[in-house]
Amino acid sequence: MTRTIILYGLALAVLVSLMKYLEYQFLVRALSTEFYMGIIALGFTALGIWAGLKLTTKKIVTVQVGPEFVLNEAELQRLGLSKREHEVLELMAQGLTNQQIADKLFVSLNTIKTHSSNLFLKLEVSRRTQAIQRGKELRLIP
Amino acid sequence: MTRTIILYGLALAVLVSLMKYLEYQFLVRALSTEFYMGIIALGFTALGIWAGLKLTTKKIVTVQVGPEFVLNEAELQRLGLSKREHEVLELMAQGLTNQQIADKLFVSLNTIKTHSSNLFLKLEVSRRTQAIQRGKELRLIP
DNA sequence: TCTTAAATCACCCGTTCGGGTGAATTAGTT
DNA sequence: AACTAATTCACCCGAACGGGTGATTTAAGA
Repeated sequence: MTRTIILYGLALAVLVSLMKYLEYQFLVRALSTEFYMGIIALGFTALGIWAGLKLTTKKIVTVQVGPEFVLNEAELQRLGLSKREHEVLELMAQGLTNQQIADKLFVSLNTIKTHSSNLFLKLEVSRRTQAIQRGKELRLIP
Repeated sequence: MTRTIILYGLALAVLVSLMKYLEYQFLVRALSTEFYMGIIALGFTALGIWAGLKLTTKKIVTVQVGPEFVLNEAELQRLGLSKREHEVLELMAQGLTNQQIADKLFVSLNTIKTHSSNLFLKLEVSRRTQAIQRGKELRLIP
């Protein structure tokens, strides 16, 4: 990293010198302004690209190991799980009781019971612990 | 990628316009040449860095490591979980009822209830779903 | 417009669960 | 031999859960 910065500084110095030289040419020989600007723009763009690459190349080596959860939407649809049912499943897996889920979703306990019943039917299970297991293996929940 | 190129083009257009504007100012009001050059150099360096970053194809090597379960024996001991309690936790996580666990371990339902009660105390939870969650996060069960 | 799926809520009933208490047996340690 | 931890079992009670049925409202689609 330090070396990169030093190199960048050197390159900058070279470019600035070139700029000064061109500036001199500009004053003495009356070079085309557009040409002059073009050179400078090109030079610094190139320098920028190069610096940008150098300064980040090492960051790109970031290796992902974590099991990064991706929802299995195909399975969600196949089973026909509704949004609410999916939410309830998720909260169940967090160890909440039906009453706590009801409070969290601002609905009544009976509503949650209905959702969970339908959920169990669709997942073909009969207990919440099984639903959680199933939900995890089907990647419906993290 | 295509969008990046388009964006780059737009940015370039903006910068060129700015350059032209400055050029005009330069001719009319005789701005400091160094100042003018500095602005252009800065602008294009920044543009170059940005373009360099955007255009670089990020080769993120995603290495998927199998979940390979390793029991956390240190935690097992720290919590003082007995063999039976551990077994019960495992079967709970498989979605079995206390009665089913009792049958599988050839003991009475009451015994399993005792084990699960102690288990909950040690895991500091109050429901089996929470116990499962805790057991998984502490790597006591797969 | 008619139909359908989703979401909401209610009541009943039986099962399962969790907490509390108490107790007997066994195996290992001191 | 005394002590301890682990395992086993029992009973009680209230809370939580699951299953079944029925009903209303609302949003979306045919």
